[in-house]
Amino acid sequence: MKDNVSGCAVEEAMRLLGGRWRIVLLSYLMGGAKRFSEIRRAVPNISQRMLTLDLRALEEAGLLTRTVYAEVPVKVEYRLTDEGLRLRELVEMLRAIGLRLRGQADGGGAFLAPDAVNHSQ
Amino acid sequence: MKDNVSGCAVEEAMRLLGGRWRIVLLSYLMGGAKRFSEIRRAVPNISQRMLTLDLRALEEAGLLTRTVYAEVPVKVEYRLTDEGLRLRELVEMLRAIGLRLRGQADGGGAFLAPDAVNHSQ
DNA sequence: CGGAATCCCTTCCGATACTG
DNA sequence: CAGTATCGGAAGGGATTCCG
Repeated sequence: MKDNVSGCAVEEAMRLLGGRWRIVLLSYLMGGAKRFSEIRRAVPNISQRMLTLDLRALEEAGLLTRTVYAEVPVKVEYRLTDEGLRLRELVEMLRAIGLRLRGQADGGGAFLAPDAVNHSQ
Repeated sequence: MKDNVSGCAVEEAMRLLGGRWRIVLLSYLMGGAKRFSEIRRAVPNISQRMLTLDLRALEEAGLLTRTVYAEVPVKVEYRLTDEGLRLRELVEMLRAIGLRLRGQADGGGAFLAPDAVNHSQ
C-alpha cells in the first residue's frame, strides 16, 4: 500500500537519481552531448546493461534526449536537456560531499573535477 | 579492489545518502534534535527497522549524534552534527528537484502530494 | 555500433515478534 | 520507549549472449 504523504519531494528525487550511476552519467554529460561508446569508455565500471537502463530512465524523466543517427554504423547521441543542465549544482555538491566524507582529495580521476567536466564537446 | 575512476566521490556520497529514507531523515532533523518516537511519527511510512538502521548509518558517517538518556522511560535523542547541518543545501536542492520533476511528470502518475516533511526551520 | 534478452546474485526494505 | 532478531519479498545491479 503506497502512501506518498510522507514521501515528500526528496524521496521522489532520490528515486530518480539515487542509483549508483545516474548522477555520474549526468556529470559526464555536463560536458556536452556524447555517444554511447564515449560514455562507456568514460565510465568503464558500469555495465552496458545498466548504462542503457539508466540512460533510458534519465531520458524518460526529461533530463536528457536520445538521438539516433541512421548511419551505417549506428550512432546514438545523448544530450542533457535544459532540465538536466539545471542539475549541475546538485552534481557538484554531491561530489564535494563525497570528497569531504572521505576526508581526502582523491579527485576521482579525470572528468569529475568541476572544470574537467567542461570539455566543450 | 576496483579502480573507481568513474566518479568515486559521487558514488560514495550516493552510497551513503542514496537510500530511500536517509535524506528524508536528515531533512526532518534539520529542524533540531528529535527523539526516536518523534521521527517515527513524522515519517510514518518508514519501518522501525529501517529507521534504526538508517540512523545508525548516518551516525557512523558522522552526520548525526545519538544520545541516550538513562531515564525511566529510555529517551534517545538524535541531533545533526556540524557536518550534517552542511547538507541542508543539498536537501533543499533535492526537494526542489523532486517538486519540479513532479510538476512535469508525463505518464507515471502525476498527482501532487503535500510535502509532509518540510521542516525547513 | 548500440543495444535487447536472459540469468543470477546482492542489497534494500517491510512485517512481525521479542527485549531491556 | 527504543530498540533487536529473523524472515522473505522486491528491487538493484553484473555477466554473458544474441541481434538489427
